[in-house]
Amino acid sequence: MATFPEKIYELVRQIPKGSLATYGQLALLAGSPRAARIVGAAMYRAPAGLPCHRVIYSNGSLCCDQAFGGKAIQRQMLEEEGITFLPDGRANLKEHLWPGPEKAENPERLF
DNA sequence: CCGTTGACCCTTC
DNA sequence: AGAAGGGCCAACG
Repeated sequence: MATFPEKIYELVRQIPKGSLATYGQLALLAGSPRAARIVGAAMYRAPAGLPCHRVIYSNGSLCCDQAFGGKAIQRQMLEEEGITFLPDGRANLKEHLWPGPEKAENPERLF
């Protein structure tokens, strides 16, 4: 059983270029819908080579300033990936959200 | 083993 | 509509 961060790394690594994922989504896919914080903590300890810049808030806003050295930096990187941004300054989650708007593949879910 | 912390998210004022 | 607070779960010391 891989640790939670391990799953998070795998999920983030599977995010295709030009797609965005939220901490809540990763936590949900990891198996803990409420463990969004752990995802963030894992990202903090995430090794290089991980496209953690594709992981943003559920709100569509980017993470704190300390990440990537500034929101502007992350925004720049996302734009390079082909991600579009809204006039509000938020990422266009409705256009690039991953894994998908209704893919919601549930392996077994609870119950 | 128990306590603290954390790149979050959601509800309420 | 904007701001504040609490809750949640897991890793780390």
